[in-house]
Amino acid sequence: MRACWGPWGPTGLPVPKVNPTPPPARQSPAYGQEQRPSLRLVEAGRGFMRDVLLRMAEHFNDWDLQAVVRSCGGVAHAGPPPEPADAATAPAAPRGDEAPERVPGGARATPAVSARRQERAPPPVALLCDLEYLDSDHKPFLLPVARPSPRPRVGGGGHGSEVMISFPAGAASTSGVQQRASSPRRKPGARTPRPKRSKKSQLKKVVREMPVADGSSSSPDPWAWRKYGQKPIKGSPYPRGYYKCSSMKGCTARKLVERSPAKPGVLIVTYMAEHCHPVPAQLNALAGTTRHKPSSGAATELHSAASSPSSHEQGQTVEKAAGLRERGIGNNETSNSTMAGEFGGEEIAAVDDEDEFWPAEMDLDELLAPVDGDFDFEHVIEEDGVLGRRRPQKICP
DNA sequence: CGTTTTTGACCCGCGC
DNA sequence: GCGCGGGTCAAAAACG
Repeated sequence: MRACWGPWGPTGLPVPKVNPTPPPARQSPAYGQEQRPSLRLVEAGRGFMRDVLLRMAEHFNDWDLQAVVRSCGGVAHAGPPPEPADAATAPAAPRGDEAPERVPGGARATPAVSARRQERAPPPVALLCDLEYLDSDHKPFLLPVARPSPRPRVGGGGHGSEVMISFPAGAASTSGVQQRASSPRRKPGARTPRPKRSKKSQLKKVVREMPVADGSSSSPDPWAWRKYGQKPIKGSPYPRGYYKCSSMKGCTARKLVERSPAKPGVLIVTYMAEHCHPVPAQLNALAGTTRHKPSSGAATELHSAASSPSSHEQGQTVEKAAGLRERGIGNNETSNSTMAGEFGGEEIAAVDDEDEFWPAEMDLDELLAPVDGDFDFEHVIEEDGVLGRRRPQKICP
Protein backbone atom coordinates (compact mmCIF):
# COMPACT_ATOMS: atom_id res chain seq x y z
CA MET A 1 0.00 0.00 0.00
CA ARG A 2 1.26 3.31 -0.68
CA ALA A 3 -0.65 5.28 1.70
CA CYS A 4 -3.06 4.45 4.31
CA TRP A 5 -6.35 5.82 3.49
CA GLY A 6 -8.32 7.54 6.03
CA PRO A 7 -11.82 6.41 6.35
CA TRP A 8 -13.44 9.38 5.22
CA GLY A 9 -11.95 8.54 2.26
CA PRO A 10 -10.42 5.44 2.63
CA THR A 11 -9.57 6.39 6.05
CA GLY A 12 -13.02 7.48 6.78
CA LEU A 13 -12.24 10.24 9.12
CA PRO A 14 -14.41 13.21 8.78
CA VAL A 15 -12.42 16.12 7.64
CA PRO A 16 -12.91 18.91 10.04
CA LYS A 17 -14.26 22.09 8.71
CA VAL A 18 -12.78 25.38 9.55
CA ASN A 19 -15.93 26.43 11.15
CA PRO A 20 -15.49 24.97 14.57
CA THR A 21 -19.14 24.98 15.31
CA PRO A 22 -19.51 21.89 17.39
CA PRO A 23 -22.16 19.50 16.32
CA PRO A 24 -25.18 19.50 18.54
CA ALA A 25 -24.83 17.09 21.35
CA ARG A 26 -26.86 14.12 20.49
CA GLN A 27 -27.65 10.88 22.02
CA SER A 28 -26.47 8.87 19.14
CA PRO A 29 -27.54 5.31 19.14
CA ALA A 30 -24.76 2.85 18.82
CA TYR A 31 -24.50 1.62 15.33
CA GLY A 32 -24.74 -1.87 16.52
CA GLN A 33 -28.23 -1.23 17.57
CA GLU A 34 -29.13 -0.73 14.02
CA GLN A 35 -27.74 -3.96 12.89
CA ARG A 36 -29.99 -6.68 11.89
CA PRO A 37 -30.30 -9.76 14.00
CA SER A 38 -28.72 -11.86 11.33
CA LEU A 39 -25.47 -10.07 11.56
CA ARG A 40 -22.64 -12.08 12.84
CA LEU A 41 -19.08 -11.44 13.54
CA VAL A 42 -16.73 -14.26 13.97
CA GLU A 43 -13.06 -14.44 14.19
CA ALA A 44 -12.07 -17.66 12.73
CA GLY A 45 -9.02 -19.75 12.41
CA ARG A 46 -7.38 -21.12 9.41
CA GLY A 47 -9.67 -24.02 9.01
CA PHE A 48 -12.59 -21.81 9.07
CA MET A 49 -11.10 -19.49 6.57
CA ARG A 50 -10.51 -22.28 4.20
CA ASP A 51 -14.03 -23.37 4.53
CA VAL A 52 -15.31 -19.92 4.05
CA LEU A 53 -13.28 -19.32 0.97
CA LEU A 54 -14.29 -22.55 -0.54
CA ARG A 55 -17.87 -21.83 0.11
CA MET A 56 -17.52 -18.40 -1.24
CA ALA A 57 -16.29 -19.80 -4.45
CA GLU A 58 -19.28 -22.00 -4.55
CA HIS A 59 -21.96 -19.62 -3.57
CA PHE A 60 -20.81 -16.18 -4.31
CA ASN A 61 -19.69 -16.13 -7.81
CA ASP A 62 -21.18 -12.76 -8.15
CA TRP A 63 -18.90 -11.32 -5.59
CA ASP A 64 -15.43 -10.25 -6.30
CA LEU A 65 -13.69 -13.26 -5.01
CA GLN A 66 -10.44 -12.04 -6.27
CA ALA A 67 -10.62 -9.08 -4.07
CA VAL A 68 -11.36 -11.28 -1.17
CA VAL A 69 -8.54 -13.56 -1.90
CA ARG A 70 -6.10 -10.82 -2.24
CA SER A 71 -7.19 -9.30 0.92
CA CYS A 72 -6.80 -12.48 2.80
CA GLY A 73 -3.38 -12.96 1.40
CA GLY A 74 -2.39 -9.62 2.57
CA VAL A 75 -1.69 -10.62 6.07
CA ALA A 76 1.80 -11.71 5.72
CA HIS A 77 2.90 -14.00 8.36
CA ALA A 78 2.24 -17.38 9.65
CA GLY A 79 1.47 -18.54 13.07
CA PRO A 80 -0.91 -20.54 15.11
CA PRO A 81 -4.52 -20.03 14.30
CA PRO A 82 -6.58 -17.93 16.59
CA GLU A 83 -7.85 -19.80 19.51
CA PRO A 84 -11.42 -20.87 19.12
CA ALA A 85 -12.23 -19.19 22.34
CA ASP A 86 -11.55 -15.87 20.77
CA ALA A 87 -13.83 -16.52 17.94
CA ALA A 88 -16.48 -17.78 20.22
CA THR A 89 -16.27 -14.78 22.42
CA ALA A 90 -15.86 -12.28 19.70
CA PRO A 91 -18.66 -9.83 19.96
CA ALA A 92 -20.91 -9.85 17.00
CA ALA A 93 -20.72 -6.15 16.85
CA PRO A 94 -18.76 -4.55 19.61
CA ARG A 95 -20.08 -1.13 20.27
CA GLY A 96 -20.86 1.19 22.97
CA ASP A 97 -20.47 -0.44 26.28
CA GLU A 98 -19.61 -3.67 24.59
CA ALA A 99 -16.62 -2.15 23.01
CA PRO A 100 -13.51 -4.13 23.64
CA GLU A 101 -10.67 -2.52 25.38
CA ARG A 102 -8.90 0.04 23.42
CA VAL A 103 -5.26 -0.28 22.87
CA PRO A 104 -3.28 2.81 23.62
CA GLY A 105 -2.72 3.35 19.97
CA GLY A 106 -6.39 3.69 19.53
CA ALA A 107 -7.08 0.37 17.96
CA ARG A 108 -9.27 -2.11 19.64
CA ALA A 109 -8.52 -5.48 20.93
CA THR A 110 -10.29 -7.86 23.09
CA PRO A 111 -8.65 -8.59 26.40
CA ALA A 112 -7.97 -12.10 25.28
CA VAL A 113 -6.28 -10.96 22.16
CA SER A 114 -4.24 -8.44 23.96
CA ALA A 115 -3.07 -10.97 26.46
CA ARG A 116 -2.07 -13.39 23.79
CA ARG A 117 -0.21 -10.78 21.97
CA GLN A 118 1.92 -10.04 24.90
CA GLU A 119 2.75 -13.65 25.40
CA ARG A 120 3.92 -14.20 21.90
CA ALA A 121 6.72 -12.86 19.93
CA PRO A 122 5.15 -10.04 18.05
CA PRO A 123 4.40 -11.08 14.56
CA PRO A 124 5.00 -8.58 11.89
CA VAL A 125 2.32 -6.08 11.93
CA ALA A 126 -0.26 -8.36 10.68
CA LEU A 127 -3.76 -8.96 11.33
CA LEU A 128 -6.76 -10.21 9.77
CA CYS A 129 -10.10 -10.40 11.25
CA ASP A 130 -11.69 -13.30 9.64
CA LEU A 131 -15.26 -12.78 9.73
CA GLU A 132 -18.10 -14.89 8.92
CA TYR A 133 -21.17 -13.26 7.85
CA LEU A 134 -24.16 -14.83 6.42
CA ASP A 135 -26.48 -13.75 3.80
CA SER A 136 -30.12 -14.51 3.84
CA ASP A 137 -29.29 -18.00 2.75
CA HIS A 138 -26.84 -18.37 5.56
CA LYS A 139 -24.00 -18.78 3.27
CA PRO A 140 -20.72 -17.53 4.47
CA PHE A 141 -19.37 -14.54 2.79
CA LEU A 142 -15.98 -13.03 3.10
CA LEU A 143 -15.05 -9.47 3.07
CA PRO A 144 -11.73 -8.14 2.07
CA VAL A 145 -10.02 -7.08 5.19
CA ALA A 146 -7.48 -4.40 5.57
CA ARG A 147 -3.99 -5.54 5.60
CA PRO A 148 -1.48 -4.32 8.00
CA SER A 149 1.19 -2.10 6.81
CA PRO A 150 4.49 -3.84 6.85
CA ARG A 151 6.26 -0.61 7.11
CA PRO A 152 4.34 1.65 9.28
CA ARG A 153 5.83 5.02 9.23
CA VAL A 154 5.16 5.68 12.79
CA GLY A 155 4.64 3.06 15.34
CA GLY A 156 2.93 -0.08 14.27
CA GLY A 157 0.51 -0.34 11.49
CA GLY A 158 -1.64 -3.06 12.82
CA HIS A 159 -5.24 -2.56 13.25
CA GLY A 160 -8.29 -4.15 14.52
CA SER A 161 -11.25 -4.68 12.41
CA GLU A 162 -14.55 -6.23 12.56
CA VAL A 163 -16.60 -7.21 9.67
CA MET A 164 -20.25 -7.44 9.58
CA ILE A 165 -22.54 -8.05 6.81
CA SER A 166 -25.92 -6.68 6.49
CA PHE A 167 -28.51 -8.06 4.26
CA PRO A 168 -31.77 -6.35 3.91
CA ALA A 169 -34.62 -8.58 4.79
CA GLY A 170 -35.69 -10.60 1.88
CA ALA A 171 -32.61 -9.81 -0.05
CA ALA A 172 -31.94 -13.03 -1.76
CA SER A 173 -30.11 -11.68 -4.68
CA THR A 174 -26.95 -9.81 -4.23
CA SER A 175 -26.00 -9.17 -7.74
CA GLY A 176 -27.11 -6.22 -9.61
CA VAL A 177 -26.26 -2.76 -8.63
CA GLN A 178 -28.36 0.18 -9.06
CA GLN A 179 -27.33 1.92 -12.15
CA ARG A 180 -28.94 5.01 -13.31
CA ALA A 181 -29.43 5.56 -16.93
CA SER A 182 -26.52 7.61 -18.01
CA SER A 183 -27.61 11.05 -18.97
CA PRO A 184 -26.14 14.38 -19.85
CA ARG A 185 -25.74 17.03 -17.27
CA ARG A 186 -28.80 17.00 -15.26
CA LYS A 187 -30.87 20.10 -15.16
CA PRO A 188 -32.61 21.24 -12.06
CA GLY A 189 -35.95 19.64 -11.93
CA ALA A 190 -35.11 17.32 -14.75
CA ARG A 191 -33.43 14.42 -13.16
CA THR A 192 -33.04 11.12 -14.76
CA PRO A 193 -35.23 8.50 -13.20
CA ARG A 194 -33.54 6.14 -10.88
CA PRO A 195 -34.21 2.50 -10.39
CA LYS A 196 -36.44 1.58 -7.57
CA ARG A 197 -34.66 1.62 -4.34
CA SER A 198 -36.00 -1.76 -3.59
CA LYS A 199 -33.49 -3.04 -6.02
CA LYS A 200 -30.73 -1.23 -4.33
CA SER A 201 -31.80 -2.53 -1.02
CA GLN A 202 -31.04 -5.95 -2.27
CA LEU A 203 -27.44 -5.17 -2.81
CA LYS A 204 -24.98 -7.15 -0.91
CA LYS A 205 -23.57 -5.11 1.85
CA VAL A 206 -20.56 -5.71 3.91
CA VAL A 207 -19.97 -3.58 6.91
CA ARG A 208 -16.64 -3.30 8.48
CA GLU A 209 -15.34 -1.49 11.48
CA MET A 210 -11.85 -0.29 11.90
CA PRO A 211 -9.94 2.04 14.11
CA VAL A 212 -9.93 5.50 12.77
CA ALA A 213 -6.33 6.14 13.44
CA ASP A 214 -5.03 3.02 11.95
CA GLY A 215 -3.29 3.93 8.80
CA SER A 216 -3.13 0.47 7.44
CA SER A 217 -6.71 -0.16 8.07
CA SER A 218 -7.62 2.91 6.30
CA SER A 219 -6.95 1.20 3.08
CA PRO A 220 -8.73 -2.03 3.43
CA ASP A 221 -8.70 -2.74 -0.21
CA PRO A 222 -6.57 -2.11 -3.24
CA TRP A 223 -9.24 -0.34 -5.14
CA ALA A 224 -9.30 3.26 -6.09
CA TRP A 225 -12.23 5.16 -4.74
CA ARG A 226 -13.69 8.44 -5.74
CA LYS A 227 -15.84 10.37 -3.42
CA TYR A 228 -19.13 11.35 -4.89
CA GLY A 229 -21.01 12.57 -1.93
CA GLN A 230 -21.17 13.25 1.71
CA LYS A 231 -24.18 13.49 3.92
CA PRO A 232 -24.76 14.23 7.52
CA ILE A 233 -26.37 11.31 9.20
CA LYS A 234 -29.11 11.76 11.63
CA GLY A 235 -28.13 10.63 15.05
CA SER A 236 -24.49 10.93 14.30
CA PRO A 237 -22.29 13.97 14.60
CA TYR A 238 -20.19 12.60 11.81
CA PRO A 239 -21.02 12.76 8.15
CA ARG A 240 -21.03 9.77 5.90
CA GLY A 241 -18.93 9.75 2.81
CA TYR A 242 -19.96 8.01 -0.36
CA TYR A 243 -17.38 6.53 -2.64
CA LYS A 244 -17.38 4.85 -5.98
CA CYS A 245 -14.72 2.71 -7.43
CA SER A 246 -12.69 4.78 -9.79
CA SER A 247 -10.26 2.12 -10.79
CA MET A 248 -12.23 1.36 -13.83
CA LYS A 249 -14.95 3.08 -15.67
CA GLY A 250 -18.24 1.42 -15.24
CA CYS A 251 -17.38 -0.33 -12.05
CA THR A 252 -20.35 -0.12 -9.75
CA ALA A 253 -18.56 -0.92 -6.55
CA ARG A 254 -19.25 1.57 -3.82
CA LYS A 255 -18.54 2.09 -0.26
CA LEU A 256 -19.77 4.25 2.53
CA VAL A 257 -17.49 5.51 5.20
CA GLU A 258 -18.50 7.01 8.45
CA ARG A 259 -17.45 7.27 12.01
CA SER A 260 -19.24 5.42 14.64
CA PRO A 261 -21.11 7.96 16.71
CA ALA A 262 -20.81 5.68 19.67
CA LYS A 263 -17.13 5.16 19.17
CA PRO A 264 -15.49 8.07 17.41
CA GLY A 265 -12.33 6.07 17.15
CA VAL A 266 -14.02 3.52 15.01
CA LEU A 267 -14.80 3.83 11.38
CA ILE A 268 -17.60 2.03 9.76
CA VAL A 269 -17.07 1.14 6.17
CA THR A 270 -19.86 -0.36 4.17
CA TYR A 271 -19.06 -1.98 0.88
CA MET A 272 -21.75 -2.34 -1.70
CA ALA A 273 -21.86 -3.96 -5.04
CA GLU A 274 -18.85 -5.54 -6.52
CA HIS A 275 -15.98 -4.65 -8.74
CA CYS A 276 -16.24 -5.66 -12.33
CA HIS A 277 -12.53 -5.65 -12.83
CA PRO A 278 -9.40 -7.02 -11.30
CA VAL A 279 -7.53 -5.25 -8.60
CA PRO A 280 -5.71 -2.38 -10.18
CA ALA A 281 -2.07 -3.12 -10.58
CA GLN A 282 -1.29 0.46 -11.20
CA LEU A 283 -2.88 3.56 -10.09
CA ASN A 284 -3.63 6.61 -12.05
CA ALA A 285 -1.11 9.24 -12.48
CA LEU A 286 -2.33 12.14 -10.58
CA ALA A 287 -4.10 15.14 -11.73
CA GLY A 288 -5.76 17.53 -9.50
CA THR A 289 -6.44 15.43 -6.54
CA THR A 290 -4.23 16.57 -3.84
CA ARG A 291 -5.37 19.72 -2.31
CA HIS A 292 -3.27 21.81 -0.10
CA LYS A 293 -4.21 24.53 2.17
CA PRO A 294 -2.22 26.25 4.79
CA SER A 295 -2.49 24.28 7.93
CA SER A 296 -1.11 24.21 11.38
CA GLY A 297 -1.62 22.35 14.57
CA ALA A 298 -2.42 19.10 12.97
CA ALA A 299 -3.03 17.47 16.27
CA THR A 300 -5.49 20.10 17.15
CA GLU A 301 -7.30 19.76 13.94
CA LEU A 302 -7.32 16.09 14.19
CA HIS A 303 -8.98 16.44 17.46
CA SER A 304 -11.47 18.86 16.16
CA ALA A 305 -12.10 16.59 13.27
CA ALA A 306 -13.49 14.07 15.61
CA SER A 307 -15.76 16.49 17.25
CA SER A 308 -16.64 18.84 14.52
CA PRO A 309 -17.03 17.26 11.17
CA SER A 310 -18.06 20.27 9.29
CA SER A 311 -17.08 20.12 5.70
CA HIS A 312 -14.74 22.99 5.95
CA GLU A 313 -12.75 21.41 8.67
CA GLN A 314 -12.59 18.31 6.65
CA GLY A 315 -11.07 20.18 3.84
CA GLN A 316 -8.40 21.49 6.08
CA THR A 317 -7.47 18.07 7.17
CA VAL A 318 -7.25 16.92 3.64
CA GLU A 319 -4.80 19.55 2.85
CA LYS A 320 -2.53 18.51 5.57
CA ALA A 321 -2.88 14.94 4.66
CA ALA A 322 -1.74 15.63 1.18
CA GLY A 323 1.20 17.51 2.46
CA LEU A 324 2.33 14.68 4.63
CA ARG A 325 2.13 12.25 1.86
CA GLU A 326 4.28 14.30 -0.36
CA ARG A 327 6.84 14.71 2.27
CA GLY A 328 7.17 11.16 3.24
CA ILE A 329 6.28 8.94 0.39
CA GLY A 330 8.48 7.97 -2.43
CA ASN A 331 7.99 8.03 -6.11
CA ASN A 332 6.90 4.50 -6.41
CA GLU A 333 4.08 4.81 -4.17
CA THR A 334 0.80 4.73 -5.69
CA SER A 335 -2.41 4.91 -4.08
CA ASN A 336 -5.40 2.87 -4.60
CA SER A 337 -7.60 5.55 -3.43
CA THR A 338 -7.79 9.18 -3.99
CA MET A 339 -9.24 9.61 -0.63
CA ALA A 340 -6.20 8.64 1.25
CA GLY A 341 -5.67 10.50 4.35
CA GLU A 342 -8.81 12.39 4.24
CA PHE A 343 -10.54 13.41 7.37
CA GLY A 344 -8.24 11.69 9.54
CA GLY A 345 -4.95 13.24 9.92
CA GLU A 346 -3.83 9.74 10.59
CA GLU A 347 -0.52 8.31 9.90
CA ILE A 348 0.48 7.13 6.53
CA ALA A 349 2.03 3.82 5.91
CA ALA A 350 3.95 3.60 2.75
CA VAL A 351 4.64 0.55 0.78
CA ASP A 352 6.66 0.60 -2.34
CA ASP A 353 5.58 -2.60 -3.84
CA GLU A 354 1.94 -3.18 -4.10
CA ASP A 355 2.45 -6.80 -4.89
CA GLU A 356 4.08 -7.18 -1.62
CA PHE A 357 0.67 -7.09 -0.13
CA TRP A 358 -1.55 -7.98 -2.92
CA PRO A 359 0.06 -10.84 -4.69
CA ALA A 360 -1.42 -11.45 -8.03
CA GLU A 361 -1.65 -15.09 -7.43
CA MET A 362 -1.67 -17.22 -4.40
CA ASP A 363 -2.90 -20.64 -3.68
CA LEU A 364 -5.31 -21.36 -0.96
CA ASP A 365 -2.69 -22.28 1.55
CA GLU A 366 -0.83 -19.12 0.92
CA LEU A 367 -3.98 -17.27 1.04
CA LEU A 368 -4.88 -18.65 4.38
CA ALA A 369 -1.48 -18.46 5.88
CA PRO A 370 -2.03 -14.98 7.07
CA VAL A 371 -4.92 -16.10 9.09
CA ASP A 372 -2.65 -18.18 11.13
CA GLY A 373 -1.13 -15.17 12.58
CA ASP A 374 -2.21 -13.27 15.50
CA PHE A 375 -4.03 -10.03 15.43
CA ASP A 376 -2.29 -6.86 15.89
CA PHE A 377 -4.33 -3.94 16.91
CA GLU A 378 -1.57 -1.58 17.60
CA HIS A 379 -1.42 1.60 15.76
CA VAL A 380 -0.08 5.00 16.40
CA ILE A 381 -1.35 8.34 15.49
CA GLU A 382 1.32 10.35 13.98
CA GLU A 383 2.17 13.49 15.80
CA ASP A 384 1.31 15.78 13.02
CA GLY A 385 -1.32 13.36 11.94
CA VAL A 386 -1.31 14.11 8.31
CA LEU A 387 -2.60 11.88 5.67
CA GLY A 388 -1.85 11.88 2.05
CA ARG A 389 -3.95 11.42 -0.92
CA ARG A 390 -2.85 9.83 -4.03
CA ARG A 391 -4.34 9.54 -7.37
CA PRO A 392 -5.02 6.11 -8.61
CA GLN A 393 -3.92 5.04 -12.00
CA LYS A 394 -6.66 3.64 -14.00
CA ILE A 395 -6.26 0.27 -15.38
CA CYS A 396 -8.01 0.46 -18.61
CA PRO A 397 -8.26 -2.67 -20.66
C1' DC B 1 -6.32 19.66 -19.08
C1' DG B 2 -7.79 15.80 -16.52
C1' DT B 3 -9.29 14.18 -12.32
C1' DT B 4 -11.14 14.55 -7.76
C1' DT B 5 -13.56 16.93 -3.96
C1' DT B 6 -17.15 19.80 -2.35
C1' DT B 7 -21.78 20.66 -1.77
C1' DG B 8 -26.60 21.82 -2.65
C1' DA B 9 -30.42 19.83 -4.89
C1' DC B 10 -32.98 16.12 -6.41
C1' DC B 11 -35.06 11.63 -5.95
C1' DC B 12 -36.88 7.67 -3.65
C1' DG B 13 -38.07 4.28 0.02
C1' DC B 14 -40.05 3.79 4.25
C1' DG B 15 -42.58 4.81 8.42
C1' DC B 16 -46.37 7.06 10.39
C1' DG C 1 -50.60 10.86 1.54
C1' DC C 2 -46.94 13.21 3.74
C1' DG C 3 -42.60 13.98 5.66
C1' DC C 4 -38.13 12.38 6.90
C1' DG C 5 -33.87 10.52 5.99
C1' DG C 6 -30.64 8.58 3.05
C1' DG C 7 -28.38 8.02 -1.51
C1' DT C 8 -26.93 10.07 -5.79
C1' DC C 9 -26.16 13.58 -9.20
C1' DA C 10 -23.69 17.20 -11.15
C1' DA C 11 -21.88 22.10 -11.32
C1' DA C 12 -18.17 24.47 -9.53
C1' DA C 13 -13.83 24.66 -7.42
C1' DA C 14 -9.38 22.81 -6.51
C1' DC C 15 -5.08 20.89 -7.73
C1' DG C 16 -0.80 19.10 -10.17
